[in-house]
Amino acid sequence: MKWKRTHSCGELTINEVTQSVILMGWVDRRRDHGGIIFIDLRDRYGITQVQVNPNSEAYNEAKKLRSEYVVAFKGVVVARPEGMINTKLKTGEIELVASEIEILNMAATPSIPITGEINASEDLRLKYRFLDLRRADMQSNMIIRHKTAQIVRNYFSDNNFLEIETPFLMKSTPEGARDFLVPSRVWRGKFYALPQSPQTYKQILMISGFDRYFQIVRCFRDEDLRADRQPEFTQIDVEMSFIDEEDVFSIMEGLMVRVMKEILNVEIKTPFQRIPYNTAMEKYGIDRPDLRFGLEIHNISDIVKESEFKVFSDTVKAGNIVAGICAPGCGSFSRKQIDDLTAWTKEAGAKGLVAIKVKENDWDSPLNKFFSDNQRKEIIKQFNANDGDLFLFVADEKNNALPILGDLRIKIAKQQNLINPNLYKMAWVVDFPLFEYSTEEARYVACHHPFTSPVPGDLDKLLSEPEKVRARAYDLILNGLEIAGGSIRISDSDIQSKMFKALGISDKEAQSKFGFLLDALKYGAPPHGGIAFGFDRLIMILTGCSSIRDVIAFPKTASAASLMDGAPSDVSSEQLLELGLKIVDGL
RNA sequence: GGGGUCGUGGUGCAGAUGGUUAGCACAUCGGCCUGUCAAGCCGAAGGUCGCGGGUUCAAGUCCCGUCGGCCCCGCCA
Repeated sequence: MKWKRTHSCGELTINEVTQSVILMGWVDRRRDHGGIIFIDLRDRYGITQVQVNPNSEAYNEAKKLRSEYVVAFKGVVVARPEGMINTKLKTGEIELVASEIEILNMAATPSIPITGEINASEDLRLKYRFLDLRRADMQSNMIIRHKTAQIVRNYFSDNNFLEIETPFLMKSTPEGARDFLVPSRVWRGKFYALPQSPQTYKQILMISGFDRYFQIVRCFRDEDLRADRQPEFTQIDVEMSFIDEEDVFSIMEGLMVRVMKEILNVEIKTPFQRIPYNTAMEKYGIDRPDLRFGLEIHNISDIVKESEFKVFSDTVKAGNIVAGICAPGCGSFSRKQIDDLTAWTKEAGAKGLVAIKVKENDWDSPLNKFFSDNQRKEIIKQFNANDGDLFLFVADEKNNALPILGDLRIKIAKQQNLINPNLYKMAWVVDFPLFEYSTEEARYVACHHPFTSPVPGDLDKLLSEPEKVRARAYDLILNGLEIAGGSIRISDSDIQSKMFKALGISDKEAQSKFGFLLDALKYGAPPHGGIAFGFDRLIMILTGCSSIRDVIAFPKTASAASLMDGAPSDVSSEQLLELGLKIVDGL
């Protein structure tokens, strides 16, 4: 490399005209006119057009340039002639007239296009990630990710939080997701686990008096992947002492306001809406409702209980529910459209779907005769339905009907374009149940995690009626995605022991798995609680991506493989031997 | 573990009902060309149709299996 770079490819403007500069970058495009050659030189800051004239010393070398060659140009910045300004480029008012050139490296023809829109298939993008990451939109995603991380760090630091690192090699925990295990060479036959989250460590830090902690930290869960789930992902992990829910909410709301303002220039109002878990389920059929549109679910069980329509009345009398949504303007749906919706609903597990059109402030349906005038009017009133709307009712067990209606609500909203993509609707979902029953494990499991504090008033039901115990847990939701979740923790070792008991974890097991935490809780644990943000999901929303793979530099495929480097891979028998491991086939 | 979908020159795609030289665009290479910015014009090269098996006189096309990408269910405290 003969020279020192003086400017990036994104910064030269009309102000630098007549200056002699040196640019370095990649050949984005070349346009060889036989005489004059134009090179679009690219780096992460932008693109600058370089002009090489036949009388230039650089000309013969410039002839050899191809896509993605790495090259340095020395030259003079000139204003582009009248009518030649490229408004699409930041640097479009000027160009560099090259006097000298140094080809820093040649490049094989790229296997995926780097310029223009993405049209390469994702497996190729992942295999050639080094090329994919050169593309402008991926560079932009990484920049937004970086900026957000900086905002987070500054925000927490400004608010007296300390970033403290916690181990990646930790003890395997019995609760929650499947652990990634790491065999120990020193302790042959024993294993570390990669953290599913730094949960226990951050609680220990509170007990140690660190008061306010945060960390932007990698977490690992060995579960199957999704568009928004990777086996390793990043959390903004937060924990605070001497606080209650409201303190966590206001700190986090402050962070979200700052991130949304600085990254998207969107003003977010605080405090965020609070939605009890039960309300969310009843109105939206899901614990992370998309609040950008209405279409709420209404329970009409009480109204239809005494109707002549057996499907509804019998359902209610059997202790189940009839509920539905009112799809605005969908009264014009054809028979086929309604049949398709019905088929979809059955596919989702419902017994059926009852569709009723609204016309002239009454129902327009063969089912009219089964309902009294009052019942029909009452339902129209409850939904505030208008002419041309379409009721969609499901009669089923509550736990079945509501989620299906929740899915239907989203489906209709998408189909009818009811979702404003420029809206950012955040809310706290609160009052989660502490437990849910796992039929698979035949025991109660923690909805959040086993360190979540029960609501004090429900403590007496912990062992007698666990399903009725509420948790001091909360989720932050944004546009139908859960972006953060947390709780006030148990800071009393007796309650923590009871919690393990309720979860069917024996004293012995609790002691062996979490003894250190139970122990620590006895040595003066402050009241504490916290939250963890899904950092990747947050970046996904901020960048408008539909997969977290696009906001992670080196992600895994749906089958948890890295196509670029070929992980996971076989290891040598020596490596296995050293760890005391043996691969058993056919299990 | 289950379901859906895709796999055709380097890349993105087209190839009804099986039928003989597998087509298009972009990229690549060569030629022409001094103001383009998705440069243009002319020409060339480039394909075991993911892999394996089967049906058939004949398979990119039909069947079975398998591998891989993506989406979803289960799973993800």
